Amino acid sequence: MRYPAEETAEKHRQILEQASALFRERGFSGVSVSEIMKATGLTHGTFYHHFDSKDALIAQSLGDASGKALASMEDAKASTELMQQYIQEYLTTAHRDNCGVGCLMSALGSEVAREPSVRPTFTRHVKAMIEIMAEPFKTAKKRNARRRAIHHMSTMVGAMILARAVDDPALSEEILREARTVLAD
Amino acid sequence: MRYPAEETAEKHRQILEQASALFRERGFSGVSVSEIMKATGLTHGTFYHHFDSKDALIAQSLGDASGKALASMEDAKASTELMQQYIQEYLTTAHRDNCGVGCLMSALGSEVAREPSVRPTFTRHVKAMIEIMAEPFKTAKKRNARRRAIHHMSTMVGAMILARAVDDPALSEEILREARTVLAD
DNA sequence: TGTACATCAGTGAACGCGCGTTCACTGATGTAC
DNA sequence: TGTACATCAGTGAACGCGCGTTCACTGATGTAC
Repeated sequence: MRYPAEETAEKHRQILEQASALFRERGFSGVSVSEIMKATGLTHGTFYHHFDSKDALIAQSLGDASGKALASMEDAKASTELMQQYIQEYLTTAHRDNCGVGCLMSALGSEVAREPSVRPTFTRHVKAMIEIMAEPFKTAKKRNARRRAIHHMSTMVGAMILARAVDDPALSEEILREARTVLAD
Repeated sequence: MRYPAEETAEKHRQILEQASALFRERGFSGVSVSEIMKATGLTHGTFYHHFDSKDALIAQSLGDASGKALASMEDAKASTELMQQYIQEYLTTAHRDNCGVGCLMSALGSEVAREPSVRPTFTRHVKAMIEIMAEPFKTAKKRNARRRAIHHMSTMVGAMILARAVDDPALSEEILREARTVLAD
């Protein structure tokens, strides 16, 4: 049966939200359309009334999550202290253990290279993140702001991926701790 | 029909080799048993005469590739110059575009976190790589050799994953170039 | 404001497809005597 | 050294399963008059 337009839009938003969390947790190919719809509280059949295909959902959910992530960094952009706080919180076990609500680049980076349809959106996200992370260096008039931003981002993403992949809690925490120390200016 | 033991062992080696390249190129779940066997020049049916399951192949091929990678770094372990050369060559478009024969951590890192069966083997690889990369710092009597090794590795892995994910050649090359500059001591 | 009809989100069965895995069969290799 | 038999790598058809996607159907919502 038909539903109020407002409810439909809300369901649409919920699908995007569940999808972006599940994709970050288990990867694009590790989550089925049925699972996403179940998490939203619907059956799989209605999925195609909201999105053209799973690929279209992947692209849209990545765009959605990127927008939210960038918006949440507006404050850090203008403050060396807040940026440093963001970096230190990024490299924690809390972030490591909750990739569903965490950084897109560390959660999906290596899968994106193999999914042509999301590469443009992901590229825009990386570009925006570099610009945001470079901003505090620019306002502090440090040289090579972009280089510093790229260095910080690479180290954060690499350390998080290794910390998540590794089986040994002591090693995992060591990786995060040493990365925090290195990036603490 | 039955085949000479030597031929069988050779086929076994070839399966491992093809698998470790294909897994690095397209991920564990992105490659089917049939594809691996076809790449080896055999049909899929005979796969189970060589390995118990796809999971067993994944574990063994990762162990095999890890052993080869570590062995190839014996020289760099003892020389600051060779280690620096390894790092500079790691961060090139040649490595970026040939992940099948490249670094295991940047190719499979994020998928390993979701594949419990390979985490122990991967963890051993990461530990060994940290020790190898720390060695030149130790012999040069620099402080915090392990920290420096973890920092270098994280930056290399993160930069490579971002450089591969990104759609824009100029940005991809910028990421590699800046990471090279930062890690050139 | 009321009536008549088109719209469309939701449901769950069904589709085709590729996957990992199993199977019966073949015939040269390896082994026991 | 020769014979008889067990072993087992290879083949390709077949299995069950879960996936993305389609479908006919339902009935309240939205719209035209």
